[in-house]
Amino acid sequence: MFVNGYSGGVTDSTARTRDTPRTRPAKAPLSLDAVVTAALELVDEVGYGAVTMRRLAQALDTGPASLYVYVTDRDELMAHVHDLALATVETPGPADGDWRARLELLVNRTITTLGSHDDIALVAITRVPTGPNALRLLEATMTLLRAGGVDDDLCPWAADLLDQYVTSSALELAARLRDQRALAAADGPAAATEKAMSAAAGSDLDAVYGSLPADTHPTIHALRPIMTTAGRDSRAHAAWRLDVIIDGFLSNRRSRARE
Amino acid sequence: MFVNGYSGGVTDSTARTRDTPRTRPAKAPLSLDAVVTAALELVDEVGYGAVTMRRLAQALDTGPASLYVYVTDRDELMAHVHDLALATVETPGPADGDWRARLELLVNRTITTLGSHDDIALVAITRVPTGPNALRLLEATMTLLRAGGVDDDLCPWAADLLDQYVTSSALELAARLRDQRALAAADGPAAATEKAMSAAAGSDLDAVYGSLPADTHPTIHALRPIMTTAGRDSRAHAAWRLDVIIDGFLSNRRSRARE
DNA sequence: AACTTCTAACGAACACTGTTCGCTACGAAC
DNA sequence: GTTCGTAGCGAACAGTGTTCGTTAGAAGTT
Repeated sequence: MFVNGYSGGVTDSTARTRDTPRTRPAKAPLSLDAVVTAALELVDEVGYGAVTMRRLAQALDTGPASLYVYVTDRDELMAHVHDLALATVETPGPADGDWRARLELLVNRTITTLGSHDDIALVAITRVPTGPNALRLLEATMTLLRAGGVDDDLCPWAADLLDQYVTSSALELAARLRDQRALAAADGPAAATEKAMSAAAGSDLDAVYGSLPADTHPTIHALRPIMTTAGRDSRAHAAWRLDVIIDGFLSNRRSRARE
Repeated sequence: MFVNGYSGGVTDSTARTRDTPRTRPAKAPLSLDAVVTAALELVDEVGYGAVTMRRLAQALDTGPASLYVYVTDRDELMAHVHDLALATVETPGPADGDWRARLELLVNRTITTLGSHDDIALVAITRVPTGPNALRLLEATMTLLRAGGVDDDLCPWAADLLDQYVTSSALELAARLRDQRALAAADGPAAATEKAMSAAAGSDLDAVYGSLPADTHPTIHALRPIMTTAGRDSRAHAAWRLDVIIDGFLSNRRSRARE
């Protein structure tokens, strides 16, 4: 077995090491961190849905079975990736304004971060995130809510509603970024301006709304120009939604829920 | 071709018709409606994720390839199923109270209906539903919002936010019903009371929250009894969330969105 | 230094998945 | 009576997540 002529440090994965196993030049050992970090990078490269156990294993220069030493499931893996993505979200401090400004900053930062990692936010739909970073942000959120005068017994519900909003918005943002990349790759970078984007994105929806007869769908018909021109995903839309939710908190504080 | 000896109506699929193709006893012809209806039934039987093209084809006594005559995608199929599920949601009339009562009724009916068909609401996360029933409900929603005095230019955004809420809540309801069925099947029907359910569902989450040190997560620590006892998914929680959103609409009406 | 034990790593395989290709045979048209 | 378009579908493709049983190298023990 002297076939191993590559001992001089072969980092090139194209070298066909078809020798017996274990003749590789001592690659970095696997670990949960390494697996999860590589998975997050892969999410950014190929997209959430395209991260398969095989592809991830290949990126780590190993076989798919090896991943199951550190992770029981694809779901569990993605839960870890989700939490890792949240790690870069910094909680606002006193310099960032009053409780409401800080809460809005925290929420928007989370949306931006999650949305930049494709559909990783999908993880939060199926299971309640319980990773260290998710808990850190939950702590920060509820602390700010209390500072805003939201009743103690409503804080968990309020945090839950905010979380729902964050997840949905992150998915929306991810979809927009994906469309943007696709459009830029196809029609050249010039076509991917914000305005052209929202126009292209809304065009097929507008066609649907436009095809509705005015007698059966009068309200949609009347509001169609608004539904189109405003654009589904403008910045104002996002800010308004968050305002609505927080205003709703405020008008419900110091009072119990109905019933 | 006299092999067709089954003309007497063989509905039993266990009969091994290993004869040449086309000797079957003239089963009901396929159609988009038949495919989508069968798919919805299958969702109720085996769950959203377990509805595969093969299983659906088998339920229709055909091969998977035949489905692609009526549907281009699994996604498109599920979009149709989603809209079919919405078909049973009746829009409230004048007898149901003022605009707010009607809106709440509409929203809650939609959540109940969607939630009773496992995770079919997942469809609405990836794509904006544009089926006839989704449009019917959108029309009803926006009409009620306008009746409530929500500005025209905010109506689409408000409807969007409500839709987000409906989808999330339907998924939550579906998850609860699934857990309930699983628990009833395992520990006997007696164990599946509402109270025991929420206790079991919250127990693992409570363990997570309980394990957090009070110095790093003071707010979670302080609010833990509330987070547990209130239960993540009580009826009051759902009503409160909807109240928050609608109150938010009201405090933002007759005013433009910020900026 | 030699031997045993333990376990991370992994090659290969299993039971699936969505989807496509190209043939078949029926119903309708000519 | 023959042709022909097309719905239907068997078989296969290229993947998927996951598991099993073996193996190689490190750690522990004589």
